[in-house]
Amino acid sequence: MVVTKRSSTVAEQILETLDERGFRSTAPRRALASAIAEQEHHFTAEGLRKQLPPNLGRATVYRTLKILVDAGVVCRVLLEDGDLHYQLSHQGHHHHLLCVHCGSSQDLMGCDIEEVLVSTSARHGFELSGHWLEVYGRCRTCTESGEDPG
Amino acid sequence: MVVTKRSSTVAEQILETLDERGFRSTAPRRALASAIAEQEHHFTAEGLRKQLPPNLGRATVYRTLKILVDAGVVCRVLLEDGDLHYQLSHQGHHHHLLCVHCGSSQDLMGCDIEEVLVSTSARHGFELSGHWLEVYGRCRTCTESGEDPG
DNA sequence: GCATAATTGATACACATTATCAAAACACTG
DNA sequence: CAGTGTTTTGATAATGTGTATCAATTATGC
Repeated sequence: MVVTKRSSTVAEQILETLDERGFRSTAPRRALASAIAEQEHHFTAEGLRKQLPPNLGRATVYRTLKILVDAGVVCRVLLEDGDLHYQLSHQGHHHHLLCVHCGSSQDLMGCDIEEVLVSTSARHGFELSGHWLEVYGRCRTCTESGEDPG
Repeated sequence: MVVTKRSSTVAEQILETLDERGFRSTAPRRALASAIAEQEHHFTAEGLRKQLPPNLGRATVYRTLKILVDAGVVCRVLLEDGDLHYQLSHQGHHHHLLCVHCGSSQDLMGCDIEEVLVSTSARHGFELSGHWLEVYGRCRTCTESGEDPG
């Protein structure tokens, strides 16, 4: 995410965003913020839950994730098979380059497709208001390691 | 879907595709083919089921939909809120223009974004293998009717 | 018609997510 | 720091979407 906050760690930034939106700082939310900050790749709500103390309720995980998605701190990524996962997000509109080999994800800011979409849509009489794009492939590391695809 | 079959109706084309793939023509599948052919917009498996005789089992609906998705007759569309629906599909790679007002969907063949994506991805050291794009907005009809958005 | 293999539907299961609601935690006040 | 009102929580139940199982049924080729 964009570092525009005074605090240093990602977890602290998440909590600050919650605070700015009028949500209280609670022990479960602090635990969640830390766990989310530690995720290397995209994750599921249940996967996250398994990394948290078992007394932290399922509903709390889902509720907090929803708040964070609304706040733009976390975004959803669509995997190639249709599964929806979560991941830490840059603020604002962006897309993901998802490595189908190692599962890593790069954010793609300032992409050029918007203008192409606007004109293409206009040709169909379509007034564009938004889009969802996910790009799948192999990241540099996986390409260079030369391992077999899949 | 692409009309390359001898038969005239969409339902018949669906059944022919099944036949070509070695699947038998059965009463449940004929009912499903008709129902799918009649869908105006994208639909869910459960929504489809509600339009079918109640003795047609749930599993059959899901099984048949899966076969049809694999066959390319039906494709999945991602709604803006992350819901996955189904709809009749053109064969091959294409994208959808989804009207957020009336729920209609236009297929977008031969879009120009592929080359943009390839070069953009390459700049990130990314070897592109696929992408998923959904475009949201208002269709011509809804734009011209001038109704309030939403 | 008969044999064989595919298909079906009932049921149970699985998984992700939301709704409910009483109890607990928080933040503010005096 | 006790009192109070609001938020938040976690247990539980419910929902939605889809898959696995499997005996009974149905197509299809002979």
